[in-house]
Formats: sequence, structure tokens, C-alpha cells
Amino acid sequence: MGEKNIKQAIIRRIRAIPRGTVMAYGDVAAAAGFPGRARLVARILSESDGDLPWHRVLRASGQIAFPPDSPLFAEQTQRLRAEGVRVENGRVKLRRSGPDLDALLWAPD
DNA sequence: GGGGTGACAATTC
DNA sequence: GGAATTGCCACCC
Repeated sequence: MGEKNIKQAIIRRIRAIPRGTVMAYGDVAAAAGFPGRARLVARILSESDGDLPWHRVLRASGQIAFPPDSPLFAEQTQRLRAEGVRVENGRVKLRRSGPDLDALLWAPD
């Protein structure tokens, strides 16, 4: 399998993240079928032209993956809040295996 | 081929 | 919850 396909699969997965929700780098990779490739997701996002919802991807801890004083940090925070996501102190509460909401957000393609 | 780097993560203390 | 450690993988020099 060529790497191009992996990249495409991950990009598709990122585009599929519903508005107002967030996903961790590792989760995106796993959901695309490539567990353990979190860093690849990060690299793809850094290379992307900005046509994908990069602001919906954060660390597994729920923290924004930029230094708090960086402009990207501010932009990501603003974009998330614009979608109704609560961002406090540079972090978002990730509810995994939580209430019924999960089944809805993590529904299959 | 070796070594350092990075929008990461799981484990351990 | 935080800090340190280890694993990871693509990319660059």
C-alpha cells in the first residue's frame, strides 16, 4: 500500500469530523485505519493548505497542540468557540466512552 | 546509514 | 493532574 493512500484516508477522516466536535490526532489516525500514526496526522495538517478543519484536531489530553502564546493557538481557540466548543485554559473536555453522545458522534461513515 | 526534530501517545511514577 | 520515559514514524541534513 502506497503512502499516498494513507495520506488520503487520513485527510478524508479529518474532513469527516462533524462541526462542533473534536478528535485527537491518534484517534483520527486510528479511525482512518492506521493506529499509531498520530504524528503522521500532525505532519499532514502542517502541510495542508488549510482547506481542512484542522482546528478540530487536538491532543489526546484535549489540549491545543500549540504554544499558548502563538497566533495559531488563538485562531484555533476562536474557531472552536465559533462552533460552540467550550475551550478553557487551552483545553477542551474530551468525553470518550461517555454518555449517549459518543454513539452519535462516533457513528460509522 | 546515523542523528535530530516534530501540530503525538501510552505508560509509569 | 503533572513530569519523565519510551515508542512511534516521516522527513531532513
